[in-house]
Amino acid sequence: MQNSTREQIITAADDLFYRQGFEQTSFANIAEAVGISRGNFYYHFKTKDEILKTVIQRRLANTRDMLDQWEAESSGPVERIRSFVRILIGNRGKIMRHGCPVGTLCAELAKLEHLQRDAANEVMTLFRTWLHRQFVALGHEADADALAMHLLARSQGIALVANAYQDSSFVDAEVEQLLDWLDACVAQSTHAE
Amino acid sequence: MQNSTREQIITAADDLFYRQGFEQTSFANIAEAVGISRGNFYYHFKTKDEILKTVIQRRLANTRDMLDQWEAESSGPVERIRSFVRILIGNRGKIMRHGCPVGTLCAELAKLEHLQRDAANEVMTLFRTWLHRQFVALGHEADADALAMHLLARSQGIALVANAYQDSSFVDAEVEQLLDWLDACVAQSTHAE
DNA sequence: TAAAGCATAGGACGATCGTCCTATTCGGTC
DNA sequence: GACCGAATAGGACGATCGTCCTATGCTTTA
Repeated sequence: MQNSTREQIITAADDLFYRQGFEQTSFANIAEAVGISRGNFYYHFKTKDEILKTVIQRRLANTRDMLDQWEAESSGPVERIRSFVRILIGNRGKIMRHGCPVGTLCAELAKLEHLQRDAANEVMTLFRTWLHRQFVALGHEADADALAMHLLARSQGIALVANAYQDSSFVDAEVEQLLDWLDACVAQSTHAE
Repeated sequence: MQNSTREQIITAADDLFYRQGFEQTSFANIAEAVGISRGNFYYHFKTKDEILKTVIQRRLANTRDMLDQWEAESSGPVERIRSFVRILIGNRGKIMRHGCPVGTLCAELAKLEHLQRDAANEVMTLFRTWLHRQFVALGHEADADALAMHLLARSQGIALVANAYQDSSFVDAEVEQLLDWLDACVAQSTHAE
């Protein structure tokens, strides 16, 4: 059931919500993208809230998988945090075109005061708590959450400005600074021991 | 003609675009906020593009005034840049509720691929070039634009995350870090002489 | 083959959108 | 007091929105 209609709808909605925004994407858009009628769409999802909730759940699951994979692949917390920073490089093109999928959805749902706002924030919280854990493993028990929030904010700012100016060299320069900042964090933690 | 209907419309639209977003704000919303009929509204602004363009022009003018005032009031570039950073403190409440007015509009119009996207970006560019000038005055001729962009991105990131989590202590902590970063910039430039 | 249920198509519905048109009112001028 | 342009009100318009209903296939099961 990988290519079931329901899965196709979720995939198309996920993509359109990212590229056009949630409010700007209509049932007709999604149905057209999948190649089905609006009536059939309604058979699978009764309300727009429901499809949004499902898309967010998928993003949560995908994010958890990605973070788990980094946890399994990378040898230590420093390399794991570097994996996070390097999303900005790997998704450079998409980010310049449409911004960060996490940040833009949170910002839009906040402005709409939408019911699913907290659910969208949870995707960001997934990164927040994961980063928190990595900084704790790095020896920053006391300020682990502050460091995680700092890194989140830096990434979001880079994505937003890169999206506005469509500037890829800016992303590269900022990522390098972030990696330097991370090295300084490591040095500070080993120094404190 | 300070309180003319046209001025009232622009003020109401500016506020509603900020709080609800551009796309989510209808002519009816603005007309109701001003207390006039939709027909009268159309007498002053023929299209939604036109009202958006006017609102952005007002924001550009207001931003220029603010930057000019900082230029006149503050004694040197460091204190001027500090004024920029402190917007995050002064507008803490509004930013937590609705995000940064500059960044959220740029992000929304980018996602809509709206005609006025470049105009919205210009507000951000106003800060960018102003900050650029301050960093040049600080002795950072070579990397003035990179520093300006860095500061822009940091501010935008702080605003976005603060908006998502409605966390004011996070804003305070990050602003303090920004001011430290600025001091380090000053030290580096005086050291290089 | 008949029955049953899932999946799909197509359109109707009320509401709201941006836009536009037409009266009507108001304020100042000969 | 007649006149005229600016300002305002109210509603009509086509389109699109989310939602919902119904009829028609398609597939499986007895």
